[in-house]
Amino acid sequence: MTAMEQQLTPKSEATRSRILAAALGVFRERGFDAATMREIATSAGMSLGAAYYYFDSKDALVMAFYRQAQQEMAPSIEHILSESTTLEQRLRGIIGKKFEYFSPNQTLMGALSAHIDPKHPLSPFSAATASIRDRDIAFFQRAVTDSKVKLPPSILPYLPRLLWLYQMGLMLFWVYDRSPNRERTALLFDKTLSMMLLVLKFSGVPLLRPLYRPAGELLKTIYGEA
Amino acid sequence: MTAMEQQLTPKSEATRSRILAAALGVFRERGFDAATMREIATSAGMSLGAAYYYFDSKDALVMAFYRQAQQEMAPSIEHILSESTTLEQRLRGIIGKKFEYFSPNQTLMGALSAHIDPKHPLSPFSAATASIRDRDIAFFQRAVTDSKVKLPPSILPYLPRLLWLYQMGLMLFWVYDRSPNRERTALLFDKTLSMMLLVLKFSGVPLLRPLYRPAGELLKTIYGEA
DNA sequence: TCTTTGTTTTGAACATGTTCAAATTTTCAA
DNA sequence: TTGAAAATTTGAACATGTTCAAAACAAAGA
Repeated sequence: MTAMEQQLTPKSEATRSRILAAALGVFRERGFDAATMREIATSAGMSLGAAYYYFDSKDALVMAFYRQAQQEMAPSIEHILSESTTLEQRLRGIIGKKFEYFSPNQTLMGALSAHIDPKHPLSPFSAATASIRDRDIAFFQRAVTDSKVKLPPSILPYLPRLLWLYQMGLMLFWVYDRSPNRERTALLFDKTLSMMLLVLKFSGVPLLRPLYRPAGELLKTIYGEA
Repeated sequence: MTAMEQQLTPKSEATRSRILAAALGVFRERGFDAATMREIATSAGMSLGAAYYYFDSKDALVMAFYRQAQQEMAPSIEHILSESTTLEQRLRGIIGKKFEYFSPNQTLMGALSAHIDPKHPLSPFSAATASIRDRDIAFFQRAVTDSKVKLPPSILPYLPRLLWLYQMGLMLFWVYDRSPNRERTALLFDKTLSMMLLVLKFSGVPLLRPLYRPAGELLKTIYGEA
């Protein structure tokens, strides 16, 4: 049985957590690349093989962190969605929450976002991260629904995925932002968000009508039929 | 002495080429990850250590390919620039040339573009690839200059870098495009290019004037002062 | 030609992610 | 309680990128 499909014995669940915690510690201390599985195992008080019994690979540890992050953020995001009404409030809330949560783990996020290759398990575009991605996109879906966003039906369905992509881009910028307090990311977030909302606000204006067609086709090309 | 700063003895230059050629062969056959340095060395008829005498690392082989690619494409691009006048012709020419050149090396390009981390040597954004990147951007610079592109001075200086980024995005899509004949990439190229040119054409229209300010600031945030 | 000096080549050794067969411990039905 | 079956733990072994000291070779001045 692969480590992914563990039954949840309380005992083994605890051991698993212990290893994950140890791993995150070592990652934070040494960075992802310099951290060795041997050190992680030792730090968790077990042998090398035991660590591999619970996690299929070093990458799997990062995946576990990612999954845990999503789970721990979910209630906050639920709360944000229920307490706000405008798209702006919601996007600021959701994306802001993520920055806040990931703040102490910049190096780990680096390991996560260093890959674009959809075939690499850690890539945000991979099959391995699909379930996490889908749940994330669902939040953006809900942020869009019953905010009074008006878009033609050739474009609207793509909006949640586009917002997710936008957020990924911000994250990427954030990960490598070395400015004090990551103020460049803050600026970027602010400016792009308000520009985007402005575009959405004026999307009904007749002048923009001729853009619907090509824009819709473009999205269909990128995302395939859907 | 590190392999990078080799003197160019004809003999050693030949050996170096032999190793690079062998490496590209093995990469194409097995893919970058599955290719081993031992196999590459054997395929070049030398010992493992000898290969490392000429190339500091496996990644260095990809870098060498990248450099060689740029050198081999340069004359074609020069020709394209001199034979065409409009920005559209030039962009189609330059970017099309790259697709054509890289066509037999999709897997290698995957290895190259799999990394976004600016600290990873193979990343298109890394210091290690800076000289290649700069030379590439210079081509776009020349494609812009003396095409009659009108943009406010708060935006114009960023255009070559933006075009380079656009091209990188296309490449990325291309690398992972599994559609027959990579027709989705062709479509994407076509649609985005014409949209972009349309935007550039109408950039002088007064209605768009209020966008100059925020757009310029946005670019300054992303690229830093310049 | 012989010696010296610098270049090239070699293969062993190392580090680290990963696998695996065997040993140990736990579980639980009889 | 006992013993078989399942889960857990161990450490050795393996593959592969990389390093390195030593050997082999080449160049060139005497």
